[in-house]
Amino acid sequence: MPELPEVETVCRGLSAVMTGERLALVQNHRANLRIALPDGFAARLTGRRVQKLERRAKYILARLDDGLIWLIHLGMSGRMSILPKGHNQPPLSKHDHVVFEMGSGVQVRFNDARRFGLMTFIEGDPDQHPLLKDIGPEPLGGDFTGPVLAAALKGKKTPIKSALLDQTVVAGIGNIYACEALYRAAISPKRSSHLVQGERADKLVAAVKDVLREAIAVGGSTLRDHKQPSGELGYFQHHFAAYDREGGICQVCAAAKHPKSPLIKRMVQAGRSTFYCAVHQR
DNA sequence: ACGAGAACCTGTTTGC
DNA sequence: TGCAAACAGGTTCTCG
Repeated sequence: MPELPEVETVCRGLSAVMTGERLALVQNHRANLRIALPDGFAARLTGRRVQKLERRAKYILARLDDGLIWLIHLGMSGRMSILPKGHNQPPLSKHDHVVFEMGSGVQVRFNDARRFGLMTFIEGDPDQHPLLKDIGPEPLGGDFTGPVLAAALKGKKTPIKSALLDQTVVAGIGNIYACEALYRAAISPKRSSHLVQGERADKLVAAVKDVLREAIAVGGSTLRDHKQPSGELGYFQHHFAAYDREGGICQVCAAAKHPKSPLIKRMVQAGRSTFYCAVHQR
């Protein structure tokens, strides 16, 4: 489900109720997520105070007061929900795999129907952890520039759409924002990666940053699973120009008064749907 | 070494 | 209506 903007939204939501709070009670109702929960998962978290929550790529890292890092990935369908303090908590639903009770009385539930998500612990430097060590630059950071992207794409023959999904090229982009960024940058998703250099790379970097910032500002995109931890939906799906808009008119071409008024097309690349305009994306 | 495709798992939508 | 196939925001393994 979640790409960078959705994970960022979840991270901020959790941060509001977890930062500085103690994990008073942790219960896991199902241990076989994508990676089995580590031995003693609940026991190692219980009693710990959460010092800080941060996002890296599509991961959430929670720093605990004993130095341990609690690593969370939401996979495709993972969701965190916050239930305010109260005695009328709704019953656990089928895929509520882990429940966290904070010292404040607030409850946080991790729900993940498809179980592609994971939770584990990192001891020591998170940048050296196998799940994180090969991940590329954060797209919203100063390290992600046109020349940096161009260098990462040099010699790559895979289509640029697939390269954007490659977390070693750039962190946090998934299927929605890869489509949207290419659409905005007017680059064909089929274009061979090594041909995205110079000005094209600059343009793509700018498009990636813009679309991610805009999406974060409205709480990410809700297609089916994503909710902000508060329960509120994301709203960026209303701003999609390409993703999930097969057959819709291309607004870029319409604005340019293109005589053919082209429609958004859908194709499959590396097993994932790509939505694009075959006219203005070259 | 690289890239494409399958696999992981469940739920929902689409098509015959 | 009913059932099967296709599809879904991700990652990782296998195979050619």
